[in-house]
Amino acid sequence: MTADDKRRRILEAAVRVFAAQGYDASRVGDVAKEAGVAYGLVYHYYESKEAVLEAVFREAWGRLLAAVALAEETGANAAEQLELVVKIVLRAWRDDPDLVRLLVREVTRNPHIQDELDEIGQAFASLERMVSRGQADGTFRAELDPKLAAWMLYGALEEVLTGWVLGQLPDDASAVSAAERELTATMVGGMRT
Amino acid sequence: MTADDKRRRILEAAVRVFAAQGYDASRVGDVAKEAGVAYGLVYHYYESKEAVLEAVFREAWGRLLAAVALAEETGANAAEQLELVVKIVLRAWRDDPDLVRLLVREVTRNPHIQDELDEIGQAFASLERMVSRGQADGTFRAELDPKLAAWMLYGALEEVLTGWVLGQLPDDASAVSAAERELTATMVGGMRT
Amino acid sequence: MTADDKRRRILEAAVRVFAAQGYDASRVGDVAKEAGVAYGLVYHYYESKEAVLEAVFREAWGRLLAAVALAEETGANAAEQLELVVKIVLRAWRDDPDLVRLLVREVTRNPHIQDELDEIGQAFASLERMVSRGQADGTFRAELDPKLAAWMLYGALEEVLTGWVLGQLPDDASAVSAAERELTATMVGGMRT
Amino acid sequence: MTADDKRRRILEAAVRVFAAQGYDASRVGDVAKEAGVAYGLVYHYYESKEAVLEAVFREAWGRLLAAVALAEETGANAAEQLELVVKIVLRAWRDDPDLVRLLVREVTRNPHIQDELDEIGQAFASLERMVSRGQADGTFRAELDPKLAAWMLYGALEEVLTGWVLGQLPDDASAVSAAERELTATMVGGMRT
DNA sequence: GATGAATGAGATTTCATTCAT
DNA sequence: AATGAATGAAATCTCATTCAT
Repeated sequence: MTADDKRRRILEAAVRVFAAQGYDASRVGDVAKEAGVAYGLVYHYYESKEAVLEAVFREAWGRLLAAVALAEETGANAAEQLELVVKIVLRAWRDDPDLVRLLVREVTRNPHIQDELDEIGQAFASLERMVSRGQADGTFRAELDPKLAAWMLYGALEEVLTGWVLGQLPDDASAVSAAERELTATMVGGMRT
Repeated sequence: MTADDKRRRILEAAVRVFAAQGYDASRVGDVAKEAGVAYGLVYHYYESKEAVLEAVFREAWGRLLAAVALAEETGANAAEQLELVVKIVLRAWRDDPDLVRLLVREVTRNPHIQDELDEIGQAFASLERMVSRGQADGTFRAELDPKLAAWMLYGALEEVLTGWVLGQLPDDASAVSAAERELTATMVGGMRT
Repeated sequence: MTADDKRRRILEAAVRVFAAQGYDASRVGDVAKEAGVAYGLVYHYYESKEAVLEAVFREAWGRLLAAVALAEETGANAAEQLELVVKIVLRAWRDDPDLVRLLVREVTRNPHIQDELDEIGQAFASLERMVSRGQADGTFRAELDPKLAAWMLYGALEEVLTGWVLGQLPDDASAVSAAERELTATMVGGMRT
Repeated sequence: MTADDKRRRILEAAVRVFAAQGYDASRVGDVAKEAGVAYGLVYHYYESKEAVLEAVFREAWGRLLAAVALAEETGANAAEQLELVVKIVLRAWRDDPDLVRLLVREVTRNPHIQDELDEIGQAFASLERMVSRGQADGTFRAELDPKLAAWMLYGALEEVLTGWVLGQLPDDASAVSAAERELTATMVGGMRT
């Protein structure tokens, strides 16, 4: 096994452990045990417990950002682009629920994480651009503030994920595709002229 | 100063401290110092640090719930009721931003809290009833799941508050009223047939 | 027992433990156990392990400084003043060998301790003044640099203490008074014209 | 580069690192990095971190001891021999201040080291013999204990070095030769009848 | 010989909670 | 009711040493 494999194993173990117990309640030793490595190795690869969390965030948001950027390139028009974003985000839950659970739980709680991650800002900027484009071509209401719209959309998305995370909303396959449809219909529909 | 005054001062200090530093990072001593009382007095009035958080939640949600219930009684129809809820929640920010900051950061994230507070569930149930009523009278789309709609609405609201909390969205008086209008237009509008 | 008693007991325990094992090899728990208090109480009174060492130094040097200042006032002439200093320092060994052992072992090793303790500088300045005075009245050689002389005297004193600390020099009562005589005869004698 | 070169580079790096940070605060990795070799290589050549310190001492004292032995052979009489020793020790500072800094800081303080290094004892024995010889030929006071005299001399010397190490005493060329003269005048002069 | 990843015991420090006054 | 000293379990982090390659 290469050294980078170990680094990756630690990161993936951290996602599982932090997701299951929350960041604060997780001990570094839990992460090491879950990764199947010695305690000290976590500190060989990462400066501190918080640096592990940051690395998780950085990568997760990196992936999400790539997906959103793809949506921005691929989508024919603003509405379709936003629809793609909704799909991408909601399907992330299906693909890696632990990671989503972690992001949902901790991002809001660690304010200084946010300062360091401009990937978050870039994702929001991308959403804003989509809304603006929709206003330019007359699809969306002109008086809507694109920044506010981006935050509302993100909030609705995140809360549906939270509902799934907390087991308060059904998250079987059909519920997930229904949520996709209804989120698009409501949020994108609500922006239309 | 009466005993109840001290109890209240501790509670209000806790709101400020938890809001500023987050619950986990706050020490009991910080709360005591902020309240201007002796360390041990916090334990005289509350069982534990977590009991303080719980008391804060209970009271805050109580107030919010009362407001939502009032909206349900007062509003002429579903759309108007939801509009009132949006107003109430967003204005809570203006009235007590620290409390809102605390709720936003901790409520959906602290699993322990949720078990004990079915008030949260009641607020969501109230929102659900409003959506259902709107579907019954043909205002809202029939295929919309009321529960999902309630979560989306709450998420959009919460995220706008978060934007204000983090200083990422403008929160002057005119921005707040614009947000009120646009949130209603988008979310309630998006639910319409 | 008053709170300050406990603080003092911790300080005195620290002197014994640091003297016996050396600062680096001593654990905070050893100090607590020696003082007969709980682990955390050390941190109730002192910021850190190093702060304890600093407090010991500050007090010990304070006492020494006071003694040297007294010698400066009391002594009839420069030679007599220096003789008094030799006596004071060597007798500190008899009175509190652990404290002397600690000072001898650690002062040179913790360079940044020295920055914080200008008491050390004051003691040296006092010695310098004595030498200068002796030069002024023709007792000591004029070409001797008073600062250098102060350092030489201190070094010879400290080394005799070290010999005692390490058990390499005899330290029974008669050896101690012989050392007093010979140190004075050699060092003060060596400065004379 | 030969294997012995590497061994030597590690030793010289250790002198610099231990001198700069102190032995306890120095990490094995610091020494390896300073030497420009791999972490593990330090352990290839030396049993442990302490073995490195020991090797440094052994060599340094070996050199010093040789110099003192030379002084004992070369010097015409006791006073001249001691004068030579003073010169040798003080000039070691000019030649390798890091090494001197390290010896000054650690040698008399690390109890473990002393047991293993009887070279230290030999150097002191050599000084004692010189003093005794001086007493035998009537140069030095008969009542002076040769062992105590050796320790005093060493202490005065060491302290002047310490003053230079700490930057508290001037150590330019003229100050160094003045110190040589004055140390001899005071210490050796003080022993005379 | 040379490398640096891997190990884990052990240290400091934190802080919720208890308790004597 | 009110105080704040006292407790000690539990966490993070360090780093000398080992070992596979």
